[in-house]
Amino acid sequence: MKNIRQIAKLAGVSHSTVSRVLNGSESVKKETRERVEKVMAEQGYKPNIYARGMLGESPKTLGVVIPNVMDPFFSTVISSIERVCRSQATQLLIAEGKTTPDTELEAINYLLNKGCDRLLVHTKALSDEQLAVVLNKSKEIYLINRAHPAYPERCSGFDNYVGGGLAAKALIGRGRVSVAIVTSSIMIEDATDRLQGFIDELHANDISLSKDMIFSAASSLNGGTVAARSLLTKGAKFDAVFCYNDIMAAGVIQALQDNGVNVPADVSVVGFDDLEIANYLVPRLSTIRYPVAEMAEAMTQAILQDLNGDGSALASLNNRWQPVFVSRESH
Amino acid sequence: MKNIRQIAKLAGVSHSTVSRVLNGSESVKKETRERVEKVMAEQGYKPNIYARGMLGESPKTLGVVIPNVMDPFFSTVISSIERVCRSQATQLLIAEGKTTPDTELEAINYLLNKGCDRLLVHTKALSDEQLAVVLNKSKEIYLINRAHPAYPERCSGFDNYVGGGLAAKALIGRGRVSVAIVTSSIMIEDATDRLQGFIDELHANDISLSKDMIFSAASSLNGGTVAARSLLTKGAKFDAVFCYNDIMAAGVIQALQDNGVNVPADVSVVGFDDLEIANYLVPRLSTIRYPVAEMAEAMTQAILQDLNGDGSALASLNNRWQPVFVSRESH
DNA sequence: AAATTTTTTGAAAGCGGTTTCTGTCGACTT
DNA sequence: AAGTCGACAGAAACCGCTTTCAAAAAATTT
Repeated sequence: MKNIRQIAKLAGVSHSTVSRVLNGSESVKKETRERVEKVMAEQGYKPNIYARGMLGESPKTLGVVIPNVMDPFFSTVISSIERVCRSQATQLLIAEGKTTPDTELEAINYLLNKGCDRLLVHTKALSDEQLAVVLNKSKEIYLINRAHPAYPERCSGFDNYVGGGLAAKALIGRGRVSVAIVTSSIMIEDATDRLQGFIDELHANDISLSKDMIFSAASSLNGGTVAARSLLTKGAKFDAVFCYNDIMAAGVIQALQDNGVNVPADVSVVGFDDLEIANYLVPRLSTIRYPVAEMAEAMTQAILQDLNGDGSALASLNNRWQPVFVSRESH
Repeated sequence: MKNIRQIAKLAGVSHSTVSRVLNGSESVKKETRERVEKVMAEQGYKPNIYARGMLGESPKTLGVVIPNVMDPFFSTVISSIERVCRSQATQLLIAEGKTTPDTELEAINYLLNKGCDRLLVHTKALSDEQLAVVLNKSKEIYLINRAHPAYPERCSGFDNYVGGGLAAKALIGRGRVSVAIVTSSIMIEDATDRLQGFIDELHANDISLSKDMIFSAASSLNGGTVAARSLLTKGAKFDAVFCYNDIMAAGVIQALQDNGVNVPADVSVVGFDDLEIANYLVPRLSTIRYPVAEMAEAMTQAILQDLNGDGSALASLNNRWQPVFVSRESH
């Protein structure tokens, strides 16, 4: 790539003049400007952004690590963050963490090396211990949708336990007593909390749940289908299914209906997250609302404020968001 | 922000030594290293990424303008691009173009100013004329999912017309003869092409379609519902609905089933795009596959190859991708 | 035509790092 | 104890650009 001095030489001017042309300074004679512009166009010259960035204040950068971009849950997060960043003239860098500890770590380091001022990490695979190491080393890292016991002030979490309880209440409210659970085979904190809240609420109402009514599968549409099938082949009686998330619920509903089970007449189904697809399903899915968009927005706001000197913002951050039951047709 | 020389002074060494510590050079005595590291930690020092970037080859950057990040169709595009970029050590910058000419232009300029080497733009709002101006001015801009007549070599498009025809064929194959259309009220090229292909195929089979069987609404779940309702209240006889996309199709199916119309027994529904939600619906949606992921991947590959000197890549790019009918349960 | 003002241009410093090249210092060899 | 060597630290140049300051050129005034 050519530099400014070579352009200057070709145009027969000094490099300062080229710089002035570049920056639209008034004090360049029109014909000189045109000559320089012609040379720049011919040579396909583009000023080096790093050299430029070195002068003056460099723009702030926020890095985001997210399991993957395609998942509707996560793209909601990104969308919120993007909006806030743009409104605050903050550069946004995104890296996918996939769902393994290694790739998540790699993504974090990648962004750190890019010089991000802050990192907002949505991790699924890293353990609390691994995270502690990272969080301790780099003070600019924050966690979203996860509560790390040792760093509450750098986390924004959601009360999955209460959410599980709400789901149970809704089912009980419909008079359901034979309940099955379809959960993710990756038992991260989210999943266990939801489950525990659900089960505790059941017990509080003197409803028992045997371990063999809990079915694990991949946290995907197909996972839901698979789990529901094994539930059916098992031959157990059940009149309600609580699912780990809306995606799995979609799979469950499909499998049930494919097998002539009517939802919600025969069996109630409740999901979790309240993704947009909850509205698309037939019947529309009753679910627990996880306010990801708001959470991401609030946290990004706070981080950027903090980055710009307002230290109080993060302190007053809500780090235990509460779920809401969204009643639709499936329960 | 502190710079390397101030750190050096505080640590009582020269700035070159600090640089060596930064880069993990072997030739720094352990105790010196530790002293420097301590000072760096205390001062919260972070090396200036621009100063660093100025040395050596600066990494390539690809900018992407996309209507919005949340829409499953677009997030599929981003996911593909992200994967390719990471594998080629290329920096990816994303900006949302929303869906107005102004914001799309703004996003393009934003990325251009960031020094992106190439831009991949998914535009919905800009007219061919507006695009021509931009494309002519900045040679590094490419279009995805759009065919600009004047710049075929910088576009990758999809054959919506043929897609519409496939949908018609599928419906005809089921013996459907009274067809309704639910389309987007924003009649961009995509929409008109699909419609035209569909209608032409109908005519080729001596099936007529009166203008008042075409219903326009917002390209959303709710839009689909609204359109289907007005279709029903109209009281017209119909045994098939061709929808602009899968999202609208989901709304249509809901509205039909809410009103006691069975899909596909009474009415066939065909969507367009083959998003993941097509699988989630009950019945699973028959649709036209739009290979966005592959298209985005291929185009990104070609652009990056070109950026790295292999000029032939772009030339051999497929810029007219073909649709495939995906037969599921709704038709 | 000379003096003065205004434009326009060029030289040089500096942004914050990396890297090469020198030089110092202590340890080891003989 | 002198000579040699290796480990380490510092000085200085450089990356590509912006910007200030001063000088040259052009335009204007007297």
